[in-house]
Amino acid sequence: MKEFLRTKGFKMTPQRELIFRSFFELEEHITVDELYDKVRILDRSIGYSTVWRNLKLICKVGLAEEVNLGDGITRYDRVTKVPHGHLFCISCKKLEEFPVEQLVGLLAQTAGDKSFTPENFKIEIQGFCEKCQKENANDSKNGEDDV
Amino acid sequence: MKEFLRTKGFKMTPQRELIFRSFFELEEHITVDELYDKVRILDRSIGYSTVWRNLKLICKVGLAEEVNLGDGITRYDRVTKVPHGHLFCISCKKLEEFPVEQLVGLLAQTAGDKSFTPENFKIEIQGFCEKCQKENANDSKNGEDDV
DNA sequence: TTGAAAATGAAAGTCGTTTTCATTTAGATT
DNA sequence: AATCTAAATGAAAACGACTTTCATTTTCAA
Ligand SMILES: [Mn+2]
Ligand SMILES: [Mn+2]
Ligand SMILES: [Zn+2]
Ligand SMILES: [Zn+2]
Repeated sequence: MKEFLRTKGFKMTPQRELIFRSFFELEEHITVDELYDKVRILDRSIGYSTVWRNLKLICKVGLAEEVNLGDGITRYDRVTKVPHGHLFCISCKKLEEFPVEQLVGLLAQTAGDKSFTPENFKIEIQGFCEKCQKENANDSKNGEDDV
Repeated sequence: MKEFLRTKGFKMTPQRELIFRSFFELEEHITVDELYDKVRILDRSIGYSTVWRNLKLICKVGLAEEVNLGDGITRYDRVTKVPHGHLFCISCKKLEEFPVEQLVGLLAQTAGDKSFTPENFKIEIQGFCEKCQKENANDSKNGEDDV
């Protein structure tokens, strides 16, 4: 890793090492705050902006991508070999992935038809996971009306 | 329109009338700022928050939807009969639409497989429109390197 | 006409993100 | 090992889109 970064002109530091390590051993779709909390456990002196900058760096060198689900919070997603879409539960914010290779094929064609050069495909399904679906059903049996 | 709103418990006002009218006769995917600028031409006294609130209202009554392309700016998109995806040019921010009925079918199935109740499908292709693609090609002939 | 509820405009508040700046550090070069 | 320069860091402030607050005005049903 250190070597990989050096070839790209970046230096290694204890903070960076910790942040990278934590990011890659963690579950996906982490937010800056979440990673900040995690690294702070191991190094109380680390700064928020350092965490933020290093997540940006991880993206810049192509190891992750920002994901925006529309709730105003940026998540960082490790890049994977196979493209995937997201199932995002509006209620509990759970995020599941699913493969989208075929779909991306169709989309690439659509883009081509319009002379558009695609860089990135975003395929998301927002809704309710099984658990939240049931809970919502219960809630609406009681009262749920405020404007 | 006035009648439609009344049945939902909302009142009509001159500002609201102007905002609604402007929104519906305008091209799609407008931002709050853009609509604010537009209505201000006809009524200098109208407030930003009034425009914002009325765009929210248009969404609440089901006539538009918020669209989030990941650039941090919310756009408002009239709801259409047929579901559509977006081609979003990273460079000039141009937004094109394309039909996605088949894709949504596949996605609905994916959701079902995971006992997920979909509310909304988001299908986006980010990249470069034809024009920007060419310009970018030119740019990279010259210099483009800053970290 | 009247009163309650809704709407408005200005201003302030929120909150995630990004930048600034003084200081420290990495690591390449003597 | 000492030196030097660019990169990195942490704290704080700035940014900016969005949202809320609040005093005032307006709508519209009764
Ligand atoms: Mn993912
Ligand atoms: Mn659209
Ligand atoms: Zn859920
Ligand atoms: Zn373009």
